[in-house]
Amino acid sequence: MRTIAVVDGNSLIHRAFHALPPTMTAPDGRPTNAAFGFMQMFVKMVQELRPDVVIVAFDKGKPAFRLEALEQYKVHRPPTADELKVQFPIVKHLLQAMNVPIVEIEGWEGDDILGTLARCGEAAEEHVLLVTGDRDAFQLVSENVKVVTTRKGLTDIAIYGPAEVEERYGITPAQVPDYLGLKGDTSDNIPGVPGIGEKTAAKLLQQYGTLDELLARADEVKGKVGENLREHAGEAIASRTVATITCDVPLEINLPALSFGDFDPTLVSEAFSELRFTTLRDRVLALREAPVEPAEEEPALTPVGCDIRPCVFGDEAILAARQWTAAESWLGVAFEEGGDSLFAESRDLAIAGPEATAVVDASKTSDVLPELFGIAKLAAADAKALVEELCPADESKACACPPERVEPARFFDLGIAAYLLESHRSSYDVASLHADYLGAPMPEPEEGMPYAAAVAQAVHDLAPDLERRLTEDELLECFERIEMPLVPVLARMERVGVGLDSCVLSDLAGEASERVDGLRAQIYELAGCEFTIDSPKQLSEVLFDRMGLPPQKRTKTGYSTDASVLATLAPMHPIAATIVEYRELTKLKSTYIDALPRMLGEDHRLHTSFNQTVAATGRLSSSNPNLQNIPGRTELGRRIRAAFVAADPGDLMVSADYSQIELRILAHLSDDAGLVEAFTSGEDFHTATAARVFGVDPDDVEPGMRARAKAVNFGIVYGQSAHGLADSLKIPHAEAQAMIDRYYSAYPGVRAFLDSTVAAAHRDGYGITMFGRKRRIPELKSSNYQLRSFGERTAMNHPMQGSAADIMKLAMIDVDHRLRDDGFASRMVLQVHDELVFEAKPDELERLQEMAIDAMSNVVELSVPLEVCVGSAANWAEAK
DNA sequence: GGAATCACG
DNA sequence: ACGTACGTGATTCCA
Repeated sequence: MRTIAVVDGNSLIHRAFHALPPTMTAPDGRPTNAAFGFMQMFVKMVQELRPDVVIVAFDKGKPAFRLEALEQYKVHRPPTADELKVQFPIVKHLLQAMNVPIVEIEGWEGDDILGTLARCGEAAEEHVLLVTGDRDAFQLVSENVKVVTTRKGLTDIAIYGPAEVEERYGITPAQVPDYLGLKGDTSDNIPGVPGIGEKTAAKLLQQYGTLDELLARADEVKGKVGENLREHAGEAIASRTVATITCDVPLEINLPALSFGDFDPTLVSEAFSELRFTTLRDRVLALREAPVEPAEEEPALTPVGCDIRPCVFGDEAILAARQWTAAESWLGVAFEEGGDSLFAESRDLAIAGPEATAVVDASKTSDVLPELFGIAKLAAADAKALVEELCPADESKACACPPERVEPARFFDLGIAAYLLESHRSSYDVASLHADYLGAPMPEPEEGMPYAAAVAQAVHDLAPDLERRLTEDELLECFERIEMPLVPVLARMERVGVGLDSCVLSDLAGEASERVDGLRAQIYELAGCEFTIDSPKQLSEVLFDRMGLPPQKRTKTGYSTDASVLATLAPMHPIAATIVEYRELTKLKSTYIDALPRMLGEDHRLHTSFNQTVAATGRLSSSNPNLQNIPGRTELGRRIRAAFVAADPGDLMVSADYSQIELRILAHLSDDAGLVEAFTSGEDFHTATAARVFGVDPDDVEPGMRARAKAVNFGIVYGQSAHGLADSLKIPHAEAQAMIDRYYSAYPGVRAFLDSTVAAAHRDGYGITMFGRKRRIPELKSSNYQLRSFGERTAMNHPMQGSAADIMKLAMIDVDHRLRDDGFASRMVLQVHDELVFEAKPDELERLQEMAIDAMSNVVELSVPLEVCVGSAANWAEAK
């Protein structure tokens, strides 16, 4: 007895489409979330249930009897979203590659095919599994026919036999059409009888057996239910008709001839790789029948040119590498795994040329690498690590890498290249890039080869491919002018680190502990019980259940207890303010006061990682530790920030930040005369906005008006919405809308620019910055209002946030070069999006400040000045 | 490992 | 009829 799985393709694709966010796309921009989800379910099903045969059925039109019933009720489903429609061919293509038969019959829906095949299977004494998300299929269940459906998520599978159906619904499979006729099914647009839900429908059928019997004796049923039953008997019958699955669709299929797993791995590999379904591809390949001659199948999986190439070692390796530098192509370089990149011992270095890979012994790395940097075109998976290797461990020379060694055209970072191509990739790992861009798994090193040899080879092979793609997408300039030159700058900043006075923090820790203890006791007292304050779940129980305070908003799991909720509760009960203070204190203590001193390096400084491939807008991010979110807004926050000091006593911290850079960019891009005027008038910017928006003289702008204008300015940067503004200002929706309207009439050029920006993003599928950095925005294609609106806000925000990031990066490159060219001993230590932080020698202070202002404000010429504010002090808090 | 929260721009 | 401001990372609790 074989097991035959019949999949309802439409049902599963729909389910997958709604279960997954629409952010997944193929390299050509087609959405793939539904195809991915479908395949995920498919593979999971095959893995768990191991069917001998798998058939997928699709709708092709609708049977006449159902159409008539549907028309009678004027029931129409919303048209299938375009981004879902285009995924049907994708799924079918994948199924064809897997040699899975697809059954579509003109004038029939998928579940009718399921029904027909179920009866065929029964007749042939086979075991049939019907894979679907629709409940109608439960009517087909019998001893040898089971329904497989997904529970939570996509891959949690439930199997329903007759017993399970009865247990779950309280009716037999045969009663399912009657049941649906009574209860209806919103997902299938079956109306049913008003007022009859799951419980009532099951109860009535248990009592009367069938719908016909029930309707015949409808006058026995009391109350509203009986009334509805009599009144809507027609709907019930029609609903049942719609919900009844046909089991005799004319179809010809030779079941005995079929068997799953008989497919060409090369075709499957190509079809899945093309969509970047790497993991799925491997899982599907693993499902294949064991090949008769495994040896002869192997080469098909590995396209020509992806085999591991030979390695050379010792002196020969160095000679070979030198020779290759003459070649025009990129050399791939990689370090052997292991060791600490910051205070590292040397590691073996692999250098991949076109035909072989040189493996340089760790003891020679420090000689060979600088030499190569001078003469070769080097590509690496992590160029920053490579450059850090070049920075001498001797601190006095930490800034010593000469710029010519890392001249952009001779330098290629794979991850950053892929980031410019797709700033939302989940992984920039060489193996994943190799799989996605070259369509084949990364080669594995042979016995006796270091892993680095395989990485170097992959890097070598990927670099020209990525370079070509960058050129095609007009991203090469951004890559060569901004991203690559920034790599050594970040390497130096990471290596230099920033000073931290842990004494300041240990004092704070003591103070904070005492205060936290006091607050905790106070909270217990006010609540009348002890609980885990840090647990939002327990806190919500205490506030809203025990104490009876009114919940304000919901989260996915319950009532929210966030800061805005507590602010609303504050006038009602003193516990709210106490919790706010407790939260602030514990947050700052655990995240900064306690954690930062533990992160100090051997040189007693903090060394963050500046990540260049994380933020989709082009900003940097900082981690381990994150030094871009050091507190500074509250009093305690500023005391933490004051622990950031220069290393040498007497040296100073210098901060230089762009003022309103994003709105200045907006003024430039929109060329709105009013906005440009607001930046050139010399007036405070938010005050100038308030004057224009409220139509008063700048001198008459009251603090409240300025605060509102400021909020609107923020809103503009985030992609204005009335709701967001209303929320932030705690004013009615209509009032917020009125302010936005006034803003747009005051600055008509801004509205025109934002409208055209959104339109361009809809047309192109991406937003773009002043320097050509793109961000794909697949949400724009969504039929879901919420997601599409999100996409539109992103489209408005990207040119501002992204161009600001571009400008800051260019400024950093210039500042870094001037620091070294002009012989500064001062050093750039941090970047916080619109701010640069330096450690300065006192005798260089003035020159440094002038240089920073000059470099930052002149890095690009806009139609408004780029204003830079500088300050200096013994610590970061006071330098602002 | 996800959800909630909150630190920063 | 529906509900969100844009971009990050770290910590905590809890299934």
